[in-house]
Amino acid sequence: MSVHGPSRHDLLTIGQLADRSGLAASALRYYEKLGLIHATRTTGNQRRYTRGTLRRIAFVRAAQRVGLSLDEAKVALDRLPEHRAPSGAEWDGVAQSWQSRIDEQIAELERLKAKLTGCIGCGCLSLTRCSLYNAADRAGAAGPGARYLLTRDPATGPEPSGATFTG
Amino acid sequence: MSVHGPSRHDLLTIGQLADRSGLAASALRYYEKLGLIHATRTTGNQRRYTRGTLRRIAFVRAAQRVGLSLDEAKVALDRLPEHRAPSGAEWDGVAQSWQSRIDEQIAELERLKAKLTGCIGCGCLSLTRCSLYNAADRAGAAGPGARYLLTRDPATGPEPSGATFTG
DNA sequence: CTGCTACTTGAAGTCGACTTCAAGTCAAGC
DNA sequence: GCTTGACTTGAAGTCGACTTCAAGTAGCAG
Repeated sequence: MSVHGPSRHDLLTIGQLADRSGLAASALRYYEKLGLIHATRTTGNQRRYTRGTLRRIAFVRAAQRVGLSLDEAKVALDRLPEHRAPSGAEWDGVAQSWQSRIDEQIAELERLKAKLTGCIGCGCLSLTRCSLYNAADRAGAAGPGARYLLTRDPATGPEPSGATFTG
Repeated sequence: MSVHGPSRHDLLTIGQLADRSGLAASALRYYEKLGLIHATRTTGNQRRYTRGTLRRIAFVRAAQRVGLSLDEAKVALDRLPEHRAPSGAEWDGVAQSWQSRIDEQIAELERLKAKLTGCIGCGCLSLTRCSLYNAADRAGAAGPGARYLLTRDPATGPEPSGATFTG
């Protein structure tokens, strides 16, 4: 693997891996069941992990951060080489797709934030103008009022008469 | 509630509320069981909702967006007045705390993004420098190498000998 | 009144990501 | 060689947020 391959002292027990990864041992067994990580066994059937496993785990945790399920993480992980470092191009593809996921998530949060700011200003007193209200009334909010939808789905329909924000 | 109070035509059936809120009727019943929304009943025991319910739902969905559970959303919702519009100050408190939650979430995504960018550059070839690796090795990454942790938890411990990113 | 769809209920099921449990085995220090 | 703590297994449990189901009732058009 590296200069002289993994010696016996490069192998981690599940407890050590749990400590270093911050995951519970039970979670590591679960990851193994899903095929996200692999272990060799001692003669007594106990798991031993190489250090590379830490990087696989890091990859999986980062994947979760960008909104992937463990199954999706496995797909991405399976496309990277198992026993050597990924090439720049290999890594690039993964990283790029994650970047855009992250950007989307940030953009969505920014939109929500803008809506919230608007609501502070309006005090949610106006039914036709409150963006939080309009966000919920997917089918209802149309007509002349402003429509700032929280969701991506477009909406059409009749606009009801005014009311106040009743908690 | 507004000019002449809610007339019979201001009352929505659960199906209408489902259509307009984008939630399934089953979800609305679930929300009611949790005390997030309330309904009056017809003589035949069917639910009827006022328009204000749409705003309560909007509030809940927005709360979910900023990472609150439904129970937490209920707490926030219960602090807003039930039958009148919230004052600027009342709304302000809620909105402000959500703003900071959103800002935190954005900041965290930005950090992850920066890490990913760094990894594209390094190709994950260096164990001591790869931030994704160090992110997982919470207890292990110390010594002279750079440590960019993905998580908030600080970490200390010995730094092992080099290796490459084995998928 | 008929027929139809929308509605009612409580209980049970689902999904993802794990955790907990029970009963037994391994590894290592003294 | 004994003790202690870390490890093994499969099965079942948990949690949040709902959905699905079955069997029955309401509301309304014609």
